[in-house]
Amino acid sequence: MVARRDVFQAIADPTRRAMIGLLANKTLTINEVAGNFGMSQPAISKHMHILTECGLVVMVKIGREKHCRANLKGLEEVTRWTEQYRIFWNQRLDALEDLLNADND
Amino acid sequence: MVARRDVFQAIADPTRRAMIGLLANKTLTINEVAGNFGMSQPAISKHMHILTECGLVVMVKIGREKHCRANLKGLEEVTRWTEQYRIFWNQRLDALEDLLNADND
DNA sequence: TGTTTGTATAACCAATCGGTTATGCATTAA
DNA sequence: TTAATGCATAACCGATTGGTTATACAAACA
Repeated sequence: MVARRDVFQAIADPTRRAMIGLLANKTLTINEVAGNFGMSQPAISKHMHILTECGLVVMVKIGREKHCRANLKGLEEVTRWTEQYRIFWNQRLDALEDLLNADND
Repeated sequence: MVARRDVFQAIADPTRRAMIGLLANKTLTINEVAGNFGMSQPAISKHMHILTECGLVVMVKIGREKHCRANLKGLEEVTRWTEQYRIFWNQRLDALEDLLNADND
């Protein structure tokens, strides 16, 4: 009953992708993260919550501060999904071209 | 003013990811695609519209049929984004562990 | 011709999203 | 002890999402 949020959905938002970029090799507090975006602290907190729900960010509370760091193992799932289609990337879509030709006769 | 839909958002939906899987190496009509999912034809059409908007699916109209095929070059953008973080995947998050230890003293 | 088929579109719906402001609460500083 | 700080939560908001049913329309079939 974990109901963990989906990684694909988590990275669908550009703000959250930017947060991942920020925290990939730096540990920042919530406020320090917020300093990089032009939105309110609660908005930042919500994005960070989504990122922690799917494990892409880990937070450690120290006193009143929360120190955040990306934990990008979860991106492996995305890469695995996209990589299975790499063999199709440069495909010429001949079947579709045949259909186009069939359309012209 | 293209307002092309974002690939990250397009693949955020599991139904659309399944459609990509279906059409990666097969050309199917809209109705044939619909046959693989337990939802109405308009719902399928809308998903397919989103996939074509961002170029992940190409459609050729032949008579009253629309033949669809995945065009997965667009997934390269996703792989490029995830791959830049591969070096962090097996990182031990030492900085965070240090913080944890600092918390315990 | 009239009917069926393949698909799109409109109108609608509840749920979710991404933001806001206001407020509460625990921790630190004065 | 009191004030300030770091963050979360609640309540709200408009826009978007993902689905529905009803309908329209062009193409194919009878």
